[in-house]
Amino acid sequence: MMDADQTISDRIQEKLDDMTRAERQLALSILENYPASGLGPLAALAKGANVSVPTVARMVQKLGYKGYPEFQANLRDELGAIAKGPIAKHETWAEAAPSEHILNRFTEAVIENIRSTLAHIEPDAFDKACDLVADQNRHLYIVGGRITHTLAEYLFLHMQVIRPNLTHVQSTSNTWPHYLLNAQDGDVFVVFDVRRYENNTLKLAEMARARGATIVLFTDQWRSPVHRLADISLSSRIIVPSAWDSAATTMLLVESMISAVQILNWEKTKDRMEELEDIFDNTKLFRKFT
Amino acid sequence: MMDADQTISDRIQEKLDDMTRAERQLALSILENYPASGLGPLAALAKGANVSVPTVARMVQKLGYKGYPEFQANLRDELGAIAKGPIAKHETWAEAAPSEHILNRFTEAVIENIRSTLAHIEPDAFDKACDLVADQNRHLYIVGGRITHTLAEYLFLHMQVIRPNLTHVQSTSNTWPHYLLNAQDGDVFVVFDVRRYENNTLKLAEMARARGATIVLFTDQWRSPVHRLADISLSSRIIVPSAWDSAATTMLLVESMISAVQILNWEKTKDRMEELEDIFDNTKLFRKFT
DNA sequence: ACAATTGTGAAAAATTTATCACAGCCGGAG
DNA sequence: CTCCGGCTGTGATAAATTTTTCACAATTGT
Repeated sequence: MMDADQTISDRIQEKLDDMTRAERQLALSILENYPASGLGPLAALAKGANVSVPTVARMVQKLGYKGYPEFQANLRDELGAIAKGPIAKHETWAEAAPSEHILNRFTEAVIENIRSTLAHIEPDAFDKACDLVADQNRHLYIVGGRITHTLAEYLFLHMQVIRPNLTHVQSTSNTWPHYLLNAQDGDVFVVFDVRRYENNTLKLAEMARARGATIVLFTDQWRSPVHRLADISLSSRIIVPSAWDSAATTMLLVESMISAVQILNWEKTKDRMEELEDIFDNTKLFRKFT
Repeated sequence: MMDADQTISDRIQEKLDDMTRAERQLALSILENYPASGLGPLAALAKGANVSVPTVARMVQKLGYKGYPEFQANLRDELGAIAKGPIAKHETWAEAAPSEHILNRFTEAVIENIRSTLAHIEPDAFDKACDLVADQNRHLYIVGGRITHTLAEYLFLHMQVIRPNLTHVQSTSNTWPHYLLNAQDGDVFVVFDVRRYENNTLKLAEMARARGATIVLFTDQWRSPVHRLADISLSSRIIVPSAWDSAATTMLLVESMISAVQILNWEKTKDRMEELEDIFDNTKLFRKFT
């Protein structure tokens, strides 16, 4: 009947596919902080998952327990069993995998990158960069290279919703000189240039600079040559156990910037976002649920 | 008043000397199977320690708690904190900035996302996904949506170097049905679909499935509806203090996959990479030195 | 529009907690 | 040896909390 060797976590994950929205919401909430959240009162669990009390009661029974207390008892037993085994510390990230697994090694490197990047960053510079990017009076150019244009576009896509008056430039394309014709004093260039620094990007930055534009640079720890032209440089550590460099940390900075700019521009943005919602509704581009 | 950094275990051990017989008996029983035994009903704890109910009630109050429920609540909190591990405890990441600074709050959220994602991922599924993506006999289609096409392209750009026989499809474009004409049994679709799941992406996945293709899905913790069609789903936690969701964790998985596939295909890739180097040299796209 | 899912509010049932008074026990002091 | 004082268990009970269940309304997807 009930598989004894199976943890409640396993059992929940297994049924995750057959669950309805509220149930899944609840299930994920339980797994989120496992097993602590399941050991409190039923009502607290429901509240934490933003689900109604009956939903919890119903699901517990669907999972095969006579009632919530029985469910808790099993969780406690499980907990007791764990404690006796190896120490439950997070030695590895993906616990089911050995620590030499690429997932764990890679993750460890990324965490280290983040730590190091954040330790060296100047919050003032970051804030200034955000102010510049948020300023709707300045035209915003976002520039990426061969690989980094994906980051540039990620920033561009979000900025497009937050503010008007911006352009995405791909420095590897041969059309970029056209964009520069319109650049003027006071405009802002957000430039991405990481290892394997690109000549085109440098040239573009030089010309932008010559036209009196302000340059915000996302680069790596060794810094693109563009940094000499940049008013603000934000560098990330990008080392991972791979033949390639990691963009994950730069992505984190970019997303933080998006969030910060969003907040700075919230009043102006609100309407734009609502309009966007309407358009999405009309085009049925997105699904509402499940 | 109450030392916050002290675990209940510490606190009990500290007072162990000043305790009476029954209390000590109870205390040792709690520590015996810590913290599981303390999370059950009071009566069960009393029975387990061979002491009376009032003894437990009395001691809990002596330890400084208003009542048994409060004691339990603290135990649960402690348990939750342990599970998060040492890295998540970081007070501030950018030390020069206050902990309320967006950089710190954002980073903390991303770290938590990474932790939670890695804790729930199935390494076997990940490995299988990498094998599929590395298999050069299968045509590889990489599919992204409105925002996620940047991730898709990031994967595509790297895969392009590592292996031949692949296509980048943007599900929001209206040209994707053309690509499907060529899809056949055994081909692999890597699909990106995160919150604000897109109808086009779902349709595309359905058709791919109908044509006998294998689907690897990158999604969020709530899972795109595509996951029912997918052979392998890799879900990331994407919650950050922002109006938007975070792609940083998904990026980490993608980069791990790139690294893993790179290793699997190293023999075959080596030549391709050298060729690429030559081309880059000839086009002088990159700078040799700073 | 229909069927399934979920939330609301409430009430009843069950369990758990907190106390109390009292009796028994134990060790040590006299 | 006896008495004393503190500790502990018993059994009972009241209070508080928690669980369980209901009927019905609201929501949402098909």
